[in-house]
Amino acid sequence: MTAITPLTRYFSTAARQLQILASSIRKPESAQQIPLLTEDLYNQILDKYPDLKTLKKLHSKIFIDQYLHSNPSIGIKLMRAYAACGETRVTRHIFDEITDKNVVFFNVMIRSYVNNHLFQDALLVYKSMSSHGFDPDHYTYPCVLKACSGSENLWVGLQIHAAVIRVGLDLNLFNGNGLVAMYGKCGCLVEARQVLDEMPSRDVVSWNSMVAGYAKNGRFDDALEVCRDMELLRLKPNAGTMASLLPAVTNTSSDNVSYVKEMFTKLAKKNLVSWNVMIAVYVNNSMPVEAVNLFSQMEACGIDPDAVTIASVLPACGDLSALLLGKRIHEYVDRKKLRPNLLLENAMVYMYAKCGCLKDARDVFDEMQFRDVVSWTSMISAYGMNGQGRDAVALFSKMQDSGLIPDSIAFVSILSACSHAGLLDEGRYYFKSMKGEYMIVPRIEHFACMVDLLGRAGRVDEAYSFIKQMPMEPNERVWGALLSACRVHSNMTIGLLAADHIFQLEPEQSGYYVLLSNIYAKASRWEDVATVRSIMKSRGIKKMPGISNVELDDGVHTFLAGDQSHPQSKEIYEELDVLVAKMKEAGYVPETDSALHDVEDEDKEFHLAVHKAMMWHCYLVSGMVAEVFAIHC
DNA sequence: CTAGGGTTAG
Repeated sequence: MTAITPLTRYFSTAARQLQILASSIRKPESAQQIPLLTEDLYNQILDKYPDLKTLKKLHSKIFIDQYLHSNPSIGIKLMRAYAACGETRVTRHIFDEITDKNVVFFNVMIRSYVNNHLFQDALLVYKSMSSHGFDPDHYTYPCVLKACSGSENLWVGLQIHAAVIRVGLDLNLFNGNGLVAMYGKCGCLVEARQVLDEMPSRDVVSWNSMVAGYAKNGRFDDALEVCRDMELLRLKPNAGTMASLLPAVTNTSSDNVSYVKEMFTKLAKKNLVSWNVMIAVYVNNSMPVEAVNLFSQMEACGIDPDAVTIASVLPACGDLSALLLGKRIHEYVDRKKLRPNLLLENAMVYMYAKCGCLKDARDVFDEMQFRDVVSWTSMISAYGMNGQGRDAVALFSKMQDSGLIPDSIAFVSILSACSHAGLLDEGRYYFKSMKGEYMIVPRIEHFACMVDLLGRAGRVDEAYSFIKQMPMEPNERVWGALLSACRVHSNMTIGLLAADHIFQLEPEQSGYYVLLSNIYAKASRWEDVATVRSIMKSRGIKKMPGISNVELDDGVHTFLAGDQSHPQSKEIYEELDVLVAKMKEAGYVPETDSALHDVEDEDKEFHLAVHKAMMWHCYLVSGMVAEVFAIHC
């Protein structure tokens, strides 16, 4: 390289050559006209991680072969770029072609395998190093430790730890971090902590690895405590801390969610991952409104959502029936060419299913190149939750024909599809085949589905006998399914039995208490009614009012039954009176004939009806007929 | 060449 070449001229030449290259890519027939590229230019292009097409064109230039042997960095970058495209076979081919390797080639090869989750191959390359006369270095060990973490291979992990100590690298920051992560992932939290404590110096990654270890192994309080310890040491948690913490903050307390939210707010630099994690935290804590609104905020900040963002936020759209947003995201996915992506497509099927758009769900499902059990399960439950039990059954058979083995959750979805559609025999058949053919031990969810199936079909006595022969203690869901069946089929005797069991179990959910209070009132067991109320009061369980979400242009709005907080509340309710009159005119009769119906406050039922009417009105006015069927209360 | 994030039921 000539030292006097002005930098600007150098770059403009490079830019021009890049342009020529780019134009030749657009016109494949002129590929032969690619000009000679300098080594530096190859380096520059490869550093930008080109897509596979560009990469192959570059690679096919004969000149690269001479560079491959004269300039090791070209070979390394080419390997790296192929690995980034998931082409580990090509990476390996280049690796094998290089005759005079150095240790970096081995490191890059190992890392390529690790990044593509081929942990076994990574470890094989590592083990082959000595026979080629190379010693692993301080770059090799973190990579192979990651291979152990990824495959939870404690056995090799321990051997590597021994090797790391032998060569005196155990005090190295990166190796220490790798060891903490490896032990953490393998469930050896004491060892992870010990390595961490003995490290002469630690960085954020060290602490994050420890957080991840605790979080992955269910030690949620410990994970949070490590975060607090970090802050006490004046180390600022970052996006990685949030990501590591994620498993610990699913279905967690609102305090913990606030803690993460605060961590997010205080981040010095928010990146894509931090937004994604915060959205995932909301989604995993049943806070879809917050998730969707944060997603909008993210877009407003000009951050491009990636496939992970989309896969996280789509279920929230589904839970809110936010179809407009869901469709907009669908367009974004197509524009950004984010498909095929299994997790994202699965989430999209779920979103459309929850929005009541069976056809759209099915279209996405049919367009998928690869489908796993989750994909099929999503589509099966799509039919199930929309009452199309027969279609669910047909699809379940198709899944079996395709050679996939249904898992425990797949059976929950088909059982619930059968119960909602009254397919008694089919449900019984699947329950049997789950145990007999697939050796899946039924869990309490499956028993709850069966009770629901029998109960809805009117076999209340049978459902009760079924509960009595369960191998485990029935929970409130099982009894709740029975109680609902009794309510529908007016079976007071068994209903009271079910109620007494729920009463004893003191569930967290308010819905059960409402059912309890109703049946006790019906049976004139007023002292029990009073006890139910006092339990609810003492445990701070509030009756959940009917909630609906309406998606307007500027976000998701939550409405409560009887809500008067809206500034135009008066006008809305006046409009509703008109609507309700129309509904009654059209033959609407509020549900009051059930033997176990809530006798206490019927105007609440009215509110609910009014509330639904309001939603229907909103959707019908905007021509969104499908949404009318997707209203959740 | 060095960590970390996503999907399915009720």
